[in-house]
Amino acid sequence: MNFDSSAAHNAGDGSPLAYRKAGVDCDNCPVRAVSICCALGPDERRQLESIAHRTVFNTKETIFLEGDRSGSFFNITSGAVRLFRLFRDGRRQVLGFRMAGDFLGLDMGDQRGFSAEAIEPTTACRFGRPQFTSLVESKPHLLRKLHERTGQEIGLAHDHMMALGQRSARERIAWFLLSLRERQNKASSADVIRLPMSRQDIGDFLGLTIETVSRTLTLLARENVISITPRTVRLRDARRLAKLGTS
Amino acid sequence: MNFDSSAAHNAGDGSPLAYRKAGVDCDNCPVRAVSICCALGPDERRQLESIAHRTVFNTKETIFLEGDRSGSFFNITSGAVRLFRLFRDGRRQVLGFRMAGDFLGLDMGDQRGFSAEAIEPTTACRFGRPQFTSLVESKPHLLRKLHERTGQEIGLAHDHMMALGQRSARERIAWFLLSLRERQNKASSADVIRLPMSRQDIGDFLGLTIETVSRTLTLLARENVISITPRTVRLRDARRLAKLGTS
DNA sequence: CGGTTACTTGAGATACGTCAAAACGAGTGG
DNA sequence: CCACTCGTTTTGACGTATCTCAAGTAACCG
Repeated sequence: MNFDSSAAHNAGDGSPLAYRKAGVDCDNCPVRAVSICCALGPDERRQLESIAHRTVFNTKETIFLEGDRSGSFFNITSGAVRLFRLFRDGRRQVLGFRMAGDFLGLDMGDQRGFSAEAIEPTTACRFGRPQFTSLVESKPHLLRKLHERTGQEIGLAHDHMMALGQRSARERIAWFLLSLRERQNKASSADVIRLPMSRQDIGDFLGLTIETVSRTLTLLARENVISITPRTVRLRDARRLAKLGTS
Repeated sequence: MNFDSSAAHNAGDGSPLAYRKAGVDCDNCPVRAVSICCALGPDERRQLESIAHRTVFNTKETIFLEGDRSGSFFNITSGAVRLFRLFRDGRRQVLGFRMAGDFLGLDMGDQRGFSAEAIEPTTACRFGRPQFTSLVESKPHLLRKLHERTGQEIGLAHDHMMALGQRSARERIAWFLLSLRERQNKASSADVIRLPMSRQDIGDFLGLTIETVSRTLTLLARENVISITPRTVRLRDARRLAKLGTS
């Protein structure tokens, strides 16, 4: 939540290059400009960097498991991560995908509410809980920024619920592709969408089977709405997709 | 999020009766003990009460609409509320139900991300945004409590997504009934569950049609798992229901 | 190049949706 | 107290989107 009306805290940053010189682990993160760090001034940022550990995860490597004690927080700097929960019988719901610039650990308490795995080689800045906690407690800016992020996360969850509860398979796929595109090309609207996740991941995210995902994609391709290449999709008729995928 | 390990802030409250004497609008709220207010000491609480306006909503009355400017926050003191979003074509997803003790307005920014309507006569404490904001900014306890609540809300959303994405109609209904029971009888496990919402609301919450909801309920009744009376359900075989509704 | 995993495609089954009508409950007026 | 109406809930018959099972093809990697 963002308790004052000025949501645009992001302004007032100096050039991103200005922070390159700090001699810490988490240096040269290319995404710092879009991360939580942008809530901070230069010296505060240096403080944050001083407690950051650069971490690397391989494909399929577990970042944390549901039920684990939440001992650290992560700011993803490259790659992609899937968040999920399992039923006892093996069914899996993918709760979301997180990429460069996203923060892991916003969600409350002492225990992780879900598991996280890298779906491709991923780098992140890790913050130990005690250090991060005490930093946050002393920096209202940062707390507010995190709170704002948490609010955005609820918004994402709501979008997801709309898709799962009300949309057809076609519509879900369209929505999924469009929201991926939006995240990947923040500014431009380039028409090539990278799909770092498998069909199974997409299915478990959208509440569909892998077969339905595949079928729906090839159908859209037959209709010249998209074209499919391994691990990417190219948008051919964005308007038509939007007609399906927008509320 | 709860940045320190001591989640149990709720302790250390004096007797709930101690706060009855303050001569303000939002007096004698029976649920104050479970509300955000319990993050505060007596004097802080009095401060909070001094900016609260007791508000009443009739059945079907709109509390706020998606897209509205978020001009206030609510702490529900009795009754029940549905939160929902609409598609352009009229489809509706109910995002959740909120009852006594729940807080409305946790979700971020300047604009409401969804609509809220009373589903039965409802009372709430309303807080104007400016007053509430400035109070929160000066009370780290309160901010932390709100943050914690927001985290819980994400947890609820995840449970909901599990249900929508992975469960059958039967399982969704079972989960729904069980989670309602849990909320209503925090302590005891009385077996009578009140359903203030209509079948349509339940359907739109669970991503099912009204007919499927009805059929599934009557089926469970035929199997002596529950028995149905207007606006209530009685649990006859909680164990069997739990087998369906638990992850 | 062979083995493995991911993806696609097909045919058939089913859970749930749709459409339509009947039963029920609550409120109103005679 | 009964009859009437209106909205909600239940029930039925039928259609279909999606799932399941199974096989085939393509991509990846040593």
